[in-house]
Amino acid sequence: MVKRNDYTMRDVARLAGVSVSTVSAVVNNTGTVGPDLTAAVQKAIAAINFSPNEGARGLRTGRTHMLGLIVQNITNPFFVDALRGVEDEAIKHGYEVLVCNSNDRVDLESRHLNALRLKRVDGILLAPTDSYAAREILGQDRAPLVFIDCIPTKASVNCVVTDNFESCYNAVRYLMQLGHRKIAVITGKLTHSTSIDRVEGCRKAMQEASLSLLEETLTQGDSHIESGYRIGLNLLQSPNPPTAIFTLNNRMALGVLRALNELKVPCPGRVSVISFDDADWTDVVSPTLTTIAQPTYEIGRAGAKLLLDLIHSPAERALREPQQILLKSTLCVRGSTGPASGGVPGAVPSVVE
Amino acid sequence: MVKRNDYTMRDVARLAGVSVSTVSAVVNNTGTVGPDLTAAVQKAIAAINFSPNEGARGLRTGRTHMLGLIVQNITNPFFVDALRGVEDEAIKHGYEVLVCNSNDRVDLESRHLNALRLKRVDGILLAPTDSYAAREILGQDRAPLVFIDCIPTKASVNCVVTDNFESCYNAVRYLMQLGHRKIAVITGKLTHSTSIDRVEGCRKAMQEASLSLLEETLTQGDSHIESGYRIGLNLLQSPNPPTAIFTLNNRMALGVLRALNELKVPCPGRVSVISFDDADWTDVVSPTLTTIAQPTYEIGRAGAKLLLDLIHSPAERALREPQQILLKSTLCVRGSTGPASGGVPGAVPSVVE
DNA sequence: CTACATCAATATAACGTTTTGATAAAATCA
DNA sequence: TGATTTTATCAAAACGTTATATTGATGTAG
Repeated sequence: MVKRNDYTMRDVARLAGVSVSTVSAVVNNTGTVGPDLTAAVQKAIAAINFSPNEGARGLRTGRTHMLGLIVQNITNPFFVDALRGVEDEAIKHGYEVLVCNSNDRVDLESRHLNALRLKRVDGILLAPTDSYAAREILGQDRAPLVFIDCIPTKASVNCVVTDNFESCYNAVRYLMQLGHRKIAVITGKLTHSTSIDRVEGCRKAMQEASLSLLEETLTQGDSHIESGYRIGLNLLQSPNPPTAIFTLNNRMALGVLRALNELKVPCPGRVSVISFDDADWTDVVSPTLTTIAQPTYEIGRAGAKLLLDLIHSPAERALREPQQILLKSTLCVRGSTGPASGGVPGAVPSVVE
Repeated sequence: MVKRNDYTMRDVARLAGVSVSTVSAVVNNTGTVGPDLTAAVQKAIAAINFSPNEGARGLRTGRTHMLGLIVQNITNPFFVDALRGVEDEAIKHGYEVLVCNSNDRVDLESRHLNALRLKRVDGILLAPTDSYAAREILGQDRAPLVFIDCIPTKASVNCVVTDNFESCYNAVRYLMQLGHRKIAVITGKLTHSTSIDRVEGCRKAMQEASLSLLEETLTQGDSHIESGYRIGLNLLQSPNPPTAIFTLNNRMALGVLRALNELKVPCPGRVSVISFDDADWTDVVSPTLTTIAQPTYEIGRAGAKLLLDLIHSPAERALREPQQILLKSTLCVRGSTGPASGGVPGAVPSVVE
């Protein structure tokens, strides 16, 4: 008997001596079935261990109870945390989540988008790989869509993101308080709205201090460890190295640390390092790393929540303006940042909001 | 027009002036449709941007083209890598994967198991949270099931796992070559087959060297950072501390390193540390960490492959004995292991197979 | 005692596909 | 030419649910 357990409502009905409609009514407990029949049906269900076919149900009701989540790169712990948030919220409402990894490739992303459409998921959470490319998927009519982390350029969409601009503005001001004047910034791909906003935050802080030298020390990476390593080596070995390096994501910070250790450059003695994104190794690495912690889990949770809202109130959705949720980050000061050589020391707070 | 794009084959048929069956034949290109009608149908499909409803298709064919993946804890990068392997293999065969995080809770695990059953996924990949509890789900008839990483006790099942026994046997022998005699082992939960096998591997190596003192220095953690930290503190502060600590997973190693740094215990000067599981921070932490790297991605990939095999040949499956795939690990020697104080130095290979 | 709600249960028609068997037209053969 | 096969198309019946309309049965009001 290798055969799958594919009992149907018909089997239950036969066994309980009732009609299929009655079984359905019991399963969905509509409350319209008498107590005796209800009992009989439940007994029959238990007897053959029946479970309703969600696919068939979905065909009839138009709801699949599935959410799609497409992330740039599941290798990044940021997205794993977000995934946890999404899943917790989804489960709470009886949804399952289809996880897709676009691996930083826009072609894979749209392939996944298409697969999710075939599957008729009830809604989609998307962390797009390219903010420009993402604009094009906007017009198409598909399931409700919520962007997380990264958003399409110049478009008003439902989304949940960190306040990237302000976070970076504050971080750079913190570095300047420590006396740093030559601050190098390693960005992620500038096709990500996150990178763009973060750079703008840095720029504003610099400009306010009449330091417009940002341009020469701004280098574009690709958010991966390797690029952080490569750029880190370059910066540290340059004739006139920066006194502080700001990496705009956690993977690249790992690369910079690698370069730092390899060249045995004292940190924060000769150069300070600060990074966007916290991680669980930040207090074990040498030196311990000062970071800007995003509310990663919350981004996922809030995103799923917003999406489920949209799903459950399609009427309002049409009317309402897209909702943009902006979350705050936290500056976690650790060992990798210190006064610039010859700079103003100043008090170093341990954790600043 | 907020309405979802829910064109059906009927719409396509009407538009192309053919029957629904013909449309279906074109979509599944059975090759039985003449060139002129094929063209007409394709044109119609493109015109209204039709996409077939996979749910309805699944209802008819009995195949949902979905795989379920249940992992112990998605927070552990090990499972993320496995997930990547699963997804890559799944996509290649036109499957999507439903990811479930049981969060180390056996009740959540079975809840997910049930949800996957409702969804009628074509197969399930399971990294069970408890090897004893996992035995109970064995009898039930559900979709084809493949275990990864961790398996039910005393049961012959389809699975893909690392050769935990041998890996640990070799690791302990390596430590003993360095002159270590007092080796502490921090295990994961002993309800995991992985932990059990790993401990046995250690035990055998110790016994061969007539060192049966393992018992006193064997401590059970729970695979999380915090437990590694706590146990690490205890071990390092004990009156007669070990000269080497072997953590049986990567999260706990992070905890031990934290304890090490906090107490400023020189490593590998006074104590060597080695850990199961590699991670991307192992060469950035201080000291760089010697590890046993599992073929994480491959575990997922091979698991998915085996599962798809089972799905596509249900006839053979009934006959064939369950298939157990055992993968080898790699010892990555880094900075955290060195000769025991007063021990035999010996040559330290950089990477041993 | 008829007429009319109320209620529990059911028969039936969807939902969007695939598949089987039927049909007509075209091609092959004797 | 007439019989037979092949080919291209289609109509209709599933698949397992839910939703709507219908049926009796029971109770209530006039």
